[in-house]
Amino acid sequence: MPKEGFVTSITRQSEDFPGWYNDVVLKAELADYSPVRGCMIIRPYGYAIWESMQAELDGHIKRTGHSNVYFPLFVPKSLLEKEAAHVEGFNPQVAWVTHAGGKALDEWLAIRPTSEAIIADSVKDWIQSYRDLPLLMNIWNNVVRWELRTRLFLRTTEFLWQEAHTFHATSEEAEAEVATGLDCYDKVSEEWLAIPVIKGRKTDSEKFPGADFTWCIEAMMRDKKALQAGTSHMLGQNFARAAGIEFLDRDNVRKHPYGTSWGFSTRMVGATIMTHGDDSGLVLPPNVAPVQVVIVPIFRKDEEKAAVAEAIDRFQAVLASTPEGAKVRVKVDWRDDSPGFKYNHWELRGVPFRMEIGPRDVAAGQAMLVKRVDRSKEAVPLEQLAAELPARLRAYQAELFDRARDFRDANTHHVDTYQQLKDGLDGDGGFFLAPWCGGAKCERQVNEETGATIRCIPFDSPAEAGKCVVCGAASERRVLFARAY
RNA sequence: CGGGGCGUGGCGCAGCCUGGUAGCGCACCUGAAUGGGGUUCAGGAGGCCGAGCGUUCGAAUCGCUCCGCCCCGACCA
Repeated sequence: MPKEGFVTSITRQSEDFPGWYNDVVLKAELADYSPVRGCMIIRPYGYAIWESMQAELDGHIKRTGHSNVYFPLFVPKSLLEKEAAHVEGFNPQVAWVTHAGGKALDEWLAIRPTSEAIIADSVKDWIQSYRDLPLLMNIWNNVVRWELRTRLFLRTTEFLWQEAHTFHATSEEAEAEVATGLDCYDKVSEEWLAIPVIKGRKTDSEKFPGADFTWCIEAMMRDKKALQAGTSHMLGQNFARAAGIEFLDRDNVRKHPYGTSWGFSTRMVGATIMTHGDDSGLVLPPNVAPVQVVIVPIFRKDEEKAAVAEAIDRFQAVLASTPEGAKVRVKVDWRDDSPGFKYNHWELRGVPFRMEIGPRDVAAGQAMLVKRVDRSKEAVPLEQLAAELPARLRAYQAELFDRARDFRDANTHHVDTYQQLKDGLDGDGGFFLAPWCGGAKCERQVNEETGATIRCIPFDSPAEAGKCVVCGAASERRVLFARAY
């Protein structure tokens, strides 16, 4: 329980969710503010979490046939401006380099807000024939978007991400690729981060500037607000046409290839925090937890310390004797602090399991095993624990996912009138599935009057005749309304 | 850009009204005891009081100007 008077005490979620989030990020030492407004410093513990999801996603990207590449940080102004909708969408957020080498530049350089423009220009010479397609690339990089309001991990001026960029001979192939990208995100979110997501399509007003359409995954945070967790865009021929990319197809006709792009960012670290965390701090899914099991030795005298150390060594040796067990990330906390201090320290950092081993446990050949998520405590024989630990971590991972999914489902409601929607948003909040006519005007009205947006048109939303909650016109299916980050 | 608030050791704050050589809690270092839910005690290190100008014998404190940050609004994925 958080106590007052300690530097590491954190705001309660129920009291002030954004305050809780900030406390956790700073006090669990995930990140820090930087001298540059809106930018963040990612500290070792936070970067380790990012690296874990990065490695997992990179595996999915490579298995689906994409190769990692690199393109420059700077985008010449003329290139960024080639695709009309793209410039219009990004211009307000672009940071420009106007001087270099002590002189004003002839042509300004944008610090990439995303790389569609420079990639489209660069690959036009690589694509001559349908045989050069598909071209499947991915970049891990940093981008800069000048934001008015920033939040650590969730929206920072500079952020780290991955952007996949692909080119295809046909529209059908490109559309299948949009699905491939979204599927990678779905898997990483649900299987690695234990964050249940809703897959769907963005409305036209929410789609990527320069895209024909955008697909996304949306997740519910513990304050019941929505967070866009990844987007996959069908770029059609827009960028290819703007950059003059052409290939000669089988039928001997010159055509523009179809493009896609999809991105997943450090925002997902924030999503992980806000999906699982509680009043004691982080609750990390074992897959991403830099430390999966922390061992807290308890002793008074030197003899006791030696006996405890020996028991820990033996436990670790047994654990390391199986391939699965050897991969478990264990940390033994020998620091000269009280056990209680260490419990709080590691709970704040979200370590899934804590093992307490003291003289009484050594005598009984056991350890006290405490689960972070519910603080349940259990005495387990050491040998048995070493054998079971990998399975227990898997079960813990599944438990977090189920818990998050149940929470989301319990806070997702069907509403049929505008009044119900407003009452719901102003009441307990959550996700609201409601009929919508498809009109941008009704969409805007809801946003202006309630602050909620259409998060997506869920793929699993069945065909259902209804009346738009705003204008009453015919609706074919329900869409997802929520207040969002 | 409009409204409100705040800048004092790493963090959180007091001191300012009523000028007089900077203090507290946490964190940090040393030592001893302690150790199963934030452990004590003792000793210690650390501050151009956001910046500049002014008033004054003397400014963290009073005045003016500037800079920065936070919250709300506006804007924005």
